[in-house]
Amino acid sequence: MKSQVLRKKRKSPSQVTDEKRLQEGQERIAAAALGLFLQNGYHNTSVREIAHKAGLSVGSVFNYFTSKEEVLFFLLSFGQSRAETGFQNQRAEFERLKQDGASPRELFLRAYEQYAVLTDELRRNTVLAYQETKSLTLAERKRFLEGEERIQHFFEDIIAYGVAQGAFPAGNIRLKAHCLLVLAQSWAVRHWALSSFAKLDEYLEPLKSIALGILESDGAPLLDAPAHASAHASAPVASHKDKELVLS
Amino acid sequence: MKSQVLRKKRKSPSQVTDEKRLQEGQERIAAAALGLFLQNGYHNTSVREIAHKAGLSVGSVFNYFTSKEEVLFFLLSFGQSRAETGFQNQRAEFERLKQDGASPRELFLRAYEQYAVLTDELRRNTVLAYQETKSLTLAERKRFLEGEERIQHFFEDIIAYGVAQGAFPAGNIRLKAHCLLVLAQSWAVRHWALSSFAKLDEYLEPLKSIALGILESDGAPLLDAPAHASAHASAPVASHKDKELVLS
DNA sequence: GAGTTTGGAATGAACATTCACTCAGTTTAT
DNA sequence: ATAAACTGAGTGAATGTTCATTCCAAACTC
Repeated sequence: MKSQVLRKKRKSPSQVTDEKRLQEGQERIAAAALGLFLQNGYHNTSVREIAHKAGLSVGSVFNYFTSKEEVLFFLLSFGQSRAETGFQNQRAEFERLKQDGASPRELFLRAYEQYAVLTDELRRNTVLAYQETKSLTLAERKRFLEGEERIQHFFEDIIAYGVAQGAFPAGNIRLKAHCLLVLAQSWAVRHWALSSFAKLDEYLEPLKSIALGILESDGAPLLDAPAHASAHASAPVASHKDKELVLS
Repeated sequence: MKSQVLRKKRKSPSQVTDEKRLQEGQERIAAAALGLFLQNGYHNTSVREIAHKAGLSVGSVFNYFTSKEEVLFFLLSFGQSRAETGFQNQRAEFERLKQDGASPRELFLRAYEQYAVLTDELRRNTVLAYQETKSLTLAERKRFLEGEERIQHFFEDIIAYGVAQGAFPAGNIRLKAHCLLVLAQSWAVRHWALSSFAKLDEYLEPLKSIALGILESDGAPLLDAPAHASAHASAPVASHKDKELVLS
């Protein structure tokens, strides 16, 4: 399959006209698909299976979606827009807290907790996003990544506010926001490695503590190491550059 | 390479017998496959394409691998074993540094930098691991995740050493190691979000600074918030529990 | 050293299967 | 009665894998 970009042809938008019915049907199908996608992967899940699990016929699925891939995109952007609207709804609340003189630290913790909770609720969508973004068409992938960037931007704003208030040290804000997002998402993506935490509740507090550690790290803590060992430290780190070319 | 005893039974008698030739061929094919897998995904890459890019015929590919999936496993475990042997090689070096009185902080920074460099070199393998681990058979996936755990354990040891020396505050060591790994891997996995860093060199210093921030975070920085705002803060974080059931 | 044999490696057409998607006809709701 | 929604066998394209055949370099014969 050389040209997956040109594949899409979108003949008719959708066969179901009733708006409400359309949306409900899409959600029902997508919900069925999400479970199957996560269990067997997108490509190992057939439309037949989706249809069966959703209690429909194959043909009906294509009354609600124009392609199997559209189901995937629906799922990915669903999780994303949930997160975005969640933030949007809190914007007013944040402004009020600011006026009330809430510390940037509080503001941040609140936002971060909200994001963590959202990521937990949408855990399966997040995992799917990591695994199957590749399966989207170029245009859709681009759209999806733009959404991710918007979310990251939200955190950048909060951090920048804290820096401006003198609550956090200056530093690479973009990078910090990136790290915070990644750590929250890792609760979903590398869940197998976090089995010691039964529920999000247990994970949340330590995560917030670590998040603050990130926020409060400045850019220059590396220099105050004892000088006597830096001779050793200047030795180059082991590298496999020669072999790297073969497979990487 | 003793562990290859359990390798899948080879059906066809017409195999490549020469050990050296076999290995070279496997690497050539795998190198071609890696590029295609990353560009189009594992399932959207046909064996024909792999063969073509490797300069071979379709049939020849199956003289070197018994299945397409074996190519994937080869790629994933290749990256992993590189990282593991890299650490193994440094073990002696670390012992020496300890005897020399190097601080835990130095020790950690050195190990972390090495891991970051490795992840950078094997960036494409790392991305592939995130995306396609689920395409492995259960047994192979298990084997792969065990390898990941071993690597995480390596960092846990280093952190524990620092805690024992009183250099880092106590805290959830397992969680911290997890976070450190995830952040290093995010350089590969969410590379699109880090485009402001041209090369690893630029990313490395800020990353190390953040890593130290994580290491030095204790478990109790959340309590010293001003009390007056906690009335607001006690309001529940927005949640979509109702809707969540539909799609998650 | 010219001809012959040999066997591992390469080949790619053929095969069997799977799958996304279509559409002509049927059911359902109003 | 009419339109909207549903159905599922059918279609064609694509895929992983196989295997009968070809290739070729080195070993062997005379």
